[in-house]
Amino acid sequence: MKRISQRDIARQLGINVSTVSRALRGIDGVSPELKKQIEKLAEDGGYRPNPFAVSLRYDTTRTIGIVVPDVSFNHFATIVKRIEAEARKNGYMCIITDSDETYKNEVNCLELLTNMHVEGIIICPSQETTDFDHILRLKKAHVPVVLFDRDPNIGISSVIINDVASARQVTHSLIDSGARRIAFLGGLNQLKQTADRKHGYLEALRERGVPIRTELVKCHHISFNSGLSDTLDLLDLPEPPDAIIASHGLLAISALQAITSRGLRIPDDVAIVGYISDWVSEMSHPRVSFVKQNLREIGSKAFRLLLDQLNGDDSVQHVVVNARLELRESTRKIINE
Amino acid sequence: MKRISQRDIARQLGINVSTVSRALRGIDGVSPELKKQIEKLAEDGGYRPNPFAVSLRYDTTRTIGIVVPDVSFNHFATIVKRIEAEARKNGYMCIITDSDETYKNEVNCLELLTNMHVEGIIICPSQETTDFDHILRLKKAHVPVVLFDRDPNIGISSVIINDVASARQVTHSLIDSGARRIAFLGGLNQLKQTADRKHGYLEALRERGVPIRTELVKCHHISFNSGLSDTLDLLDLPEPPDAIIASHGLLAISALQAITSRGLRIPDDVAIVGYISDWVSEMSHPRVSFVKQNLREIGSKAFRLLLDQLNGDDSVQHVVVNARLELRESTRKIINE
DNA sequence: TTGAAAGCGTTACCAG
DNA sequence: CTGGTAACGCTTTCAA
Repeated sequence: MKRISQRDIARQLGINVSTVSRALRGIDGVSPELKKQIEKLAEDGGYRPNPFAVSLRYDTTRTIGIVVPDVSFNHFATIVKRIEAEARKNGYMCIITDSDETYKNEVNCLELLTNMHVEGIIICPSQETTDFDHILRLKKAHVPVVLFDRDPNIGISSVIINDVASARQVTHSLIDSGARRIAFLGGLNQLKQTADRKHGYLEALRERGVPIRTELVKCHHISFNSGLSDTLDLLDLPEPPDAIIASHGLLAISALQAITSRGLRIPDDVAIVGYISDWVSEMSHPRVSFVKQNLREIGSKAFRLLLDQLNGDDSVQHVVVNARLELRESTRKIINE
Repeated sequence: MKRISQRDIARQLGINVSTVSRALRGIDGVSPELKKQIEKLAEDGGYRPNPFAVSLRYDTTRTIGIVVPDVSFNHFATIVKRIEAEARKNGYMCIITDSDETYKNEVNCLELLTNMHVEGIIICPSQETTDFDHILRLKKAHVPVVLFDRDPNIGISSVIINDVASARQVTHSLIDSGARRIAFLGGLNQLKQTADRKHGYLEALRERGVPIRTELVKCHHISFNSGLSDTLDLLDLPEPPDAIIASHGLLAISALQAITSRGLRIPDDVAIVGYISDWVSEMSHPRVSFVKQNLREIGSKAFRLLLDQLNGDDSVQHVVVNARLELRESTRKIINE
């Protein structure tokens, strides 16, 4: 792809590049006739400014980096798509990287992004990550950073949903519909997102005076298989749960599978609520009641926070996007006594 | 993010940049001691070559562009993820763009990518696209291009699945399991992918001597709503179908919804087979029999074809990734007479 | 073994 | 209104 340059145009017209540069950017000081000629040649030659030369000149890349645990997961893909759209609207390109939920890859992603001289980074840490030095290092190097979806509380701006409150609402709703043995399926405890949701769950139990059963709380690695075996274990208990809260999409899906594989009826034998996307809920059967998250808002807010930092605002902001329970067929109607 | 440059290192050591450049790239002609010093300073200063300067110098960007109709759709996200991984392995960066299934955005995406001086482009055309000039223009400008998933047959290398044969296999299977009124849900007829799958479907009907009913063929815009209303129309026929083939993921999901919303049993009242991903099938209930596509193979083959072109091979190649029917609970067992 | 200088495409500054 | 030139960071060629 051989592109025409300003120099080429200048040569053809026997003039200087600087004049071409001015004309092409509509800066005063070029005679209208000459400007016309230059524009015509540029048009005909399909002139496009070389973004690398411009970057070099201005020492600014107009590029931001994104790190997600898994783009092929609808949840993240939707958020990324929105960040991308907002970034483009503001003249930024995105480099999207995928940590595959591992710490090692996450470090590599950041390495790649800093090598590319991105001006800022929006990241959702992997579930494995417990050491956040690699992220804090960016901050120290004055690279704008925004966390989303998972916020380990390390003094960096973030956008998350109301984890505690939403879990509390879910638990209340289940209790009010008659459930008494409510199980909680989470990620590893190190994940603050899991900790918070579990906190909301426990709080709600206490508030309603429902006894807390530790055997009903399963917090392991987030994966289909671990969700499956955890749920089967729950169902095999002498006193199995009458409701399950799945704090992650994968866990919800695997729980659903486990329940139907045991031939149990939803919600009659076991109710289920998950942190899943509208789309996944629509597809499930019976449709799973879910915590509705405004993913696009998370995306645009995250970019907005980054933009603030790019524009020199170095305050640490925490945005909480409100998520609330949407009832579908996987939970019983609330019982009025 | 102020990065240290070769010049900075040179200045600190009172030497010339060219020496630094050679040392850092391990080119002979630098004394071991000096090299050590340079490497130490580079290490300490966190030196990273400025990719923009390198690109400018070499007139090569090591960047490719990807255009998909919708990244938030699992199918595309999975393919893109693989392309990205393969590209990185080969030293290329990816710029991912999203046409949102519209022609207008698709043109914008290509514009953006050419502005970025990408060295090649991997694209799945939007379902709206009927005029392929914008893609052919790339080809004429000698930009390597590879199509995937949808191939309008315009003389450009591509990776697709065996559309005709897979649809034929699906139809045969349904007929053999007792279905006689098999409906076909497709995208617009202009989409060759739809045309091919429909072709396989009709061929199979003819081969088995099952009469073709035009009222059972619904080919419209691919969207949840259109799939929903088409399926409802089918179910409202005086003689409704006893099986439905959904040639796209969205159509399969909407058909599933429509069927259950009518309280019909799957597969007893209506069987269903869809072109959906393993993941979506796992999640559906009853699990939908599907045409299993090796998405990661599509991704890596697509990149491979692009790489061939990047390396100067200008032959047009068409790769067909074999997809085959996977039976689940949404179709009846085959009847042995 | 090292240095000096040119050049990639662009913009900014100063002269004319 | 236009031209010349330096500069961004890096590599390459030629000279010392």
